[in-house]
Amino acid sequence: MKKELKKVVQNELNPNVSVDCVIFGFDLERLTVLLIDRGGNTKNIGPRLALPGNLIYNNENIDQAANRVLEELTGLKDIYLEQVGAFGDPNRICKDADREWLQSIRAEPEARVITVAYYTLVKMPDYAPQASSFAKTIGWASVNQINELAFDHFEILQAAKEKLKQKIKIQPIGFNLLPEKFTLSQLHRLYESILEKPLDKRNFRRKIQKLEIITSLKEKQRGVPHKPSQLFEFNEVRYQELTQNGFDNFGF
Amino acid sequence: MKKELKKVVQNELNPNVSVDCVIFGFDLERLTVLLIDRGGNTKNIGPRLALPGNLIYNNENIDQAANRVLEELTGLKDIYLEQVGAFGDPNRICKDADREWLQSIRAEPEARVITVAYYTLVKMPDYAPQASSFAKTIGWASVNQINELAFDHFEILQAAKEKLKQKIKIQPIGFNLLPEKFTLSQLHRLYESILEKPLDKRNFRRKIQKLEIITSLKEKQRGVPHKPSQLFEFNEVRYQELTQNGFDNFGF
DNA sequence: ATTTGAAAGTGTTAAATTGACACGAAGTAA
DNA sequence: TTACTTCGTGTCAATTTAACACTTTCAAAT
Repeated sequence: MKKELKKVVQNELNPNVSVDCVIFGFDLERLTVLLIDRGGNTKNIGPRLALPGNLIYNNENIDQAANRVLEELTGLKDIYLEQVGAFGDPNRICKDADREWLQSIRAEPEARVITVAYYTLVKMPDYAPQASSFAKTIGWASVNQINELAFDHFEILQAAKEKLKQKIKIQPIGFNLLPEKFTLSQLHRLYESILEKPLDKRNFRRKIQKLEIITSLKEKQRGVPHKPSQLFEFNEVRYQELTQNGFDNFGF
Repeated sequence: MKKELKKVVQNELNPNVSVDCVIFGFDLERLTVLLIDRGGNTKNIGPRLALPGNLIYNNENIDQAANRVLEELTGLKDIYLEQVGAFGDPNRICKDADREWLQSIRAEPEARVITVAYYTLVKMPDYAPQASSFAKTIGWASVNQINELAFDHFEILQAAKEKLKQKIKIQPIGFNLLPEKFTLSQLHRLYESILEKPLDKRNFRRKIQKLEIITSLKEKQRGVPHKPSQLFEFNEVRYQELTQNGFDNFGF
């Protein structure tokens, strides 16, 4: 058994633990996810598209790492973030972004990496993706048009979708995917996209309105070639009141 | 930045990643959890009681590690197991069990350890805890009498309880905590323990029976100083049939 | 033998929730 | 003015939920 000394340097990347982010968006039609294109050079193994992610530093906790990766990538802070879980086969290979660095400190380019996956919900108008140090190209993809991803990222994406599906049945987190002002139809389509099944329009509206967590604005949609829709906003204050009074049935 | 070479030895413990198990049981009165006593020697920091856990090997995946720890501890295989998530502050200290080993290979006894927590459900008659290489003492504790645990284990326990609570609202996993033959009252108390709220007896029984996933045996309870209860067993086959036909409403 | 104690088992009703279902209204574009 | 598109709205039957109390059956004690 090898027993070389390896000092833990605090502000160094930990070569064994990474964070991957499933960043969900909603283009008002479909649920989307932010993917990076790792490029097509021959050194890559498997599909080009991958979830954004990176190794964690030894002096940050896992949630911080997820927020950091997210901010580095999107510039957004304080956005809705939920852990999906830990993933990691022994044969999982390390990220391209860190491959060179890893090679410089270890004998093998393929390391045992555990990744902790998170999913996050962003309002698309708040963020237009652009290339970064992470990836040559980056962009939104429609979630259910994705068939494969690099590493075990497809599996992670499926797990994240499932978590989101379960969560939205219990808590009204969908508003994190919509602009501040939205229509009931948009909310309706959002729920259908996430739950992957049709919901009756009138029943949906009845149910949402009874929750008393959205406020009707005096404003209407403009410039649409049909009857303009009433705009609403999420009533955060009211929602807090309700949950603090033990009300927890926001279910679908 | 230090860049010493560190070869990844496959069948060696990974000093950065551990698995902790929240092993739930049910003593027919309360929900219980298996804890180890780390002993009272002065080298220990914080509370004596902790969740069982251990570092993972580089050549096993995380689920395998959890099953291994579980089998080493209880001798049980193939029991219900669900991931809670990854935990790990930068200042988290490593396990006693491995402290000496860790000290032998690294400069600092306190390492950055990420732990992946699991919860499992065991039928108590199947397992009577006994001391092992893990711990001097080991035993069941009533879940809601626990106020503190070593490391961040209390936080993990709370998260596991919450996951279990959510899960049992959706899937009939409670049977994993009961003996093969059980009474409706026992099942009733189990649900109340997990959900931490009273459930009306008659409504509970009606609801369970309508699910058609328990079978009434011809046998009754014996030797009790009151009217003996009908015994039931979980109908695994029927349950599979229902789920495969898309039925998914086992909710509470 | 009788009594006592303790949990088992059982049904109804009112209220709330769900699911199914169709058409007039309000805007833009041609 | 017409055509097109989406918005917005109510009822009814079926199902589900919540609240509620008394009799039965056994063992143990007297």
